[in-house]
Amino acid sequence: MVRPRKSAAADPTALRLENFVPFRLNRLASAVSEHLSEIYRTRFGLEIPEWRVLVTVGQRNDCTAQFVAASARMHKTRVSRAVAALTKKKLIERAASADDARERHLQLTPSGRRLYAALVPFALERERSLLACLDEPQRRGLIAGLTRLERFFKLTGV
Amino acid sequence: MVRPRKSAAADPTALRLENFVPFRLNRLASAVSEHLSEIYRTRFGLEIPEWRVLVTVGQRNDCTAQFVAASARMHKTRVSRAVAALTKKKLIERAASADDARERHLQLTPSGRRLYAALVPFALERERSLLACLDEPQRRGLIAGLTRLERFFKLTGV
DNA sequence: TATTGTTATACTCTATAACTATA
DNA sequence: TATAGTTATAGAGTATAACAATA
Repeated sequence: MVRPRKSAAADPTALRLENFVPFRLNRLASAVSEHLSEIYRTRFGLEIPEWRVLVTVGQRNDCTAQFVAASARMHKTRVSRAVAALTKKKLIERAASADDARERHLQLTPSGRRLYAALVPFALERERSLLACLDEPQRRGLIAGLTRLERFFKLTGV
Repeated sequence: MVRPRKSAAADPTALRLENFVPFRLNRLASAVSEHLSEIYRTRFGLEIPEWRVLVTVGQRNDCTAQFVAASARMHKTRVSRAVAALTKKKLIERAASADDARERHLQLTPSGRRLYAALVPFALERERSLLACLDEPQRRGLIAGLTRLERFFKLTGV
C-alpha cells in the first residue's frame, strides 16, 4: 500500500505525527495500558481502577480513600466505585476510623492479600519484560526522562 | 540535582505505583495530552482528533480517510467525524476520486493551510519546550526508548 | 462479495453535582 | 461551614453495527 515512514528529521519545520513526542507518548501509553488491562481482567478479574486501588492499599495496608485518590491520581468517585467493586469481591474491607467517623480505613482481606501477592510479581515481571527491549543507557534515559517530565508537569510528590 | 525518586528499587518484590513504568507512562501521557488539547482548543478551536487529521492531511496534502486512520491510529468513525467537523469549519475539502468513487481525497482549504502553517511551529515549539527539561543523553535515551517500545508493541510502520 | 466512508446506536469512562454523615 | 465518602446523573469519547455507494 502506501510506503511508510520516513527520512523525517530532514525538515525541522515539518510536523510528522509519527515523530511528534506527545503523540508517540500517548499512543505508547494506550498500547501498554491495553496490554496490561487485558491481563488484569482475564487473569485477575480486575479493572484498572480496581487494580490501582488494590496496589495502593496493599502497599501500605491501611489507608483512606482520600489517600488512594491523591497517590494514584484518581478522582474520589472513581476510587469510591473501585473500592465498592473490590469490597463486593471480598478483596478489601472498610473499617470505621476511631478518630474520624467519616473516614474508612481500607485494608486487604486475606484473599485480597493473596491476590496482591500473586499480582505484584506478575506486574513487575511484565514491566521487566517491557524494559528488557532497552539497553542500559536507554533504560536509564527513559526513566530519567520520565522523571524530569513528571517534575515538569508536577505529577509527583502528591 | 539528579536525585530521582527511588529508594524504591530497594525491595525488588514491592510494587510502588509511583515507580511502576506503565502507570507513570499513562499518567504522563494524559498530562501532556491535557496540556496540549487545552492549547489546541482555546488557541486553534480544534479537538484532538481534528488536530490529528489536520496534521496528517497537511503533511501530504491529499490522502484518503483510510490513510489517516492507519497513520494516525484512529478508528475510521473517529476520522469520519473529525473530517466532518473540519469540513464544517471549512478547513478541509473532500474531493471525489477519479479512480475509485468510494474514496474521497482530503485536502486542506486555503484557510486550513493557513491554520496548519500557524499550528505546526506552535506544536513543535511546545514539544521542544517539553524536551528542553532533559539533557542530551536523557533526550536520546527517551526517544530511543520510545522507539524500542513502539517496535515492541508494533505501533509503527502503519 | 468485499470495501470506503457515513450514520445511528450503545457502551465505557469519568466528572459534576447533590447528598449523608460527620467534624 | 467544611470535609469524607457515596450515589445519581450527565457528558465525553469511542466502538459496534447497520447502511449506502461502489468495486
